[in-house]
Amino acid sequence: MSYQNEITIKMEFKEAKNKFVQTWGALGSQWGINKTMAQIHALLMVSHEAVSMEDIMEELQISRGNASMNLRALMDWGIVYKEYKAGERREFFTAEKDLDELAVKISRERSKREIKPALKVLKEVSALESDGTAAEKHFVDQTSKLYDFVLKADNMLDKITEYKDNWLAKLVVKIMK
Amino acid sequence: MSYQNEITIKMEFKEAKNKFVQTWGALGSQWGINKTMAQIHALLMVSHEAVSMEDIMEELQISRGNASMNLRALMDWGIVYKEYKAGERREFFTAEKDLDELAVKISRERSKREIKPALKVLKEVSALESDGTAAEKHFVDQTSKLYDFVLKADNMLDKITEYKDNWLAKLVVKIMK
DNA sequence: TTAAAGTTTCAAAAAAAAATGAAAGTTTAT
DNA sequence: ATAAACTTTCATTTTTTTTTGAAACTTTAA
Repeated sequence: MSYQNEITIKMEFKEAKNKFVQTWGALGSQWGINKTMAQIHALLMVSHEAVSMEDIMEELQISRGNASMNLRALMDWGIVYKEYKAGERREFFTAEKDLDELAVKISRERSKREIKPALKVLKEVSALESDGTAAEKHFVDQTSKLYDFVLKADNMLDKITEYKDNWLAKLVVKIMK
Repeated sequence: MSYQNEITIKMEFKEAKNKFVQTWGALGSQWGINKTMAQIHALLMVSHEAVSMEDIMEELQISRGNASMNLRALMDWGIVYKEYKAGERREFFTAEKDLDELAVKISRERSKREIKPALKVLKEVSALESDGTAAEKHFVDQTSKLYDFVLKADNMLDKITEYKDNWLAKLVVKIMK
């Protein structure tokens, strides 16, 4: 294989990797996860080896502070880990690569941060003592239904957590029949 | 019941309603749906009767342009409807209040707008002809797995769409056993 | 213990997203 | 056909979110 071909193939790989990282970043922001956080995660997901902060900064063209804060956030979510290499002072990072595990951790985190607090408020407002007007009756009725619905959805996420292995495949089978 | 009490009760209702609208708005933005869009939706969800644009602007303290654009977006999502009242020139708006139907429409829309395009890219990048290095093998492997996973999740959303009635309750039952 | 190597923090800047509002565009009753 | 009543659009402004980068902090090898 010629040197020229080598170069070409490497560039294709880099392009594919970059396309994936960009896409994952865009998808993340549409779902309320910041772009850089999603991009770092994407990068680590497809990296064979643990990556240093320096390399993350270089590949994504971001500042040290940005890299540091988003790595911290990803570690808080439990989907990125620090790794230490013998004889290396620097820290390296790896992503949780098991997709079932990833889904479990993401649902756990979103439930804790967003759904649980919303449920709390729903419970509060649906407890309004209606004065019997149609408007108030409707309000209490709607928010109660919403509370039940969101609670059920949240419980579903909890259950997913318990399954662990391949819950999605099992679920698809169940849902189809 | 005294006038004072009347006032008090009305204020509690207003407060509860406002709290709900604010919370729904905040939850929306955390999930990548703009605050006003989520707030308008929340307002219509708990409103007994169809609401005019004027009233929406008034209640949420937003401009006409903002109200108009977000109502349009909600109608594009298929979760808010226009209503015409006899002898009224103005247009009124109502939300889809059936929560199963609401979930169906939201999943349909997000799948179409966000997941389907991401799947396309995942398919493309996972089709990379690996040159056999560990790095490239890992890349192809990871992105292929991700493609399968996201596809399965997306199919699940499709299936939910077909169920229509009370899919969530049924699903929770299934998942628990 | 120290200084080199690295990481984190956070105030300020930049970028991105959302909201405004006035002008343009529609619709409808007469 | 017209004008009143209402809605939409979009360039500009505002707000919110994200990013930067330099200073402070931490760790570790010698």
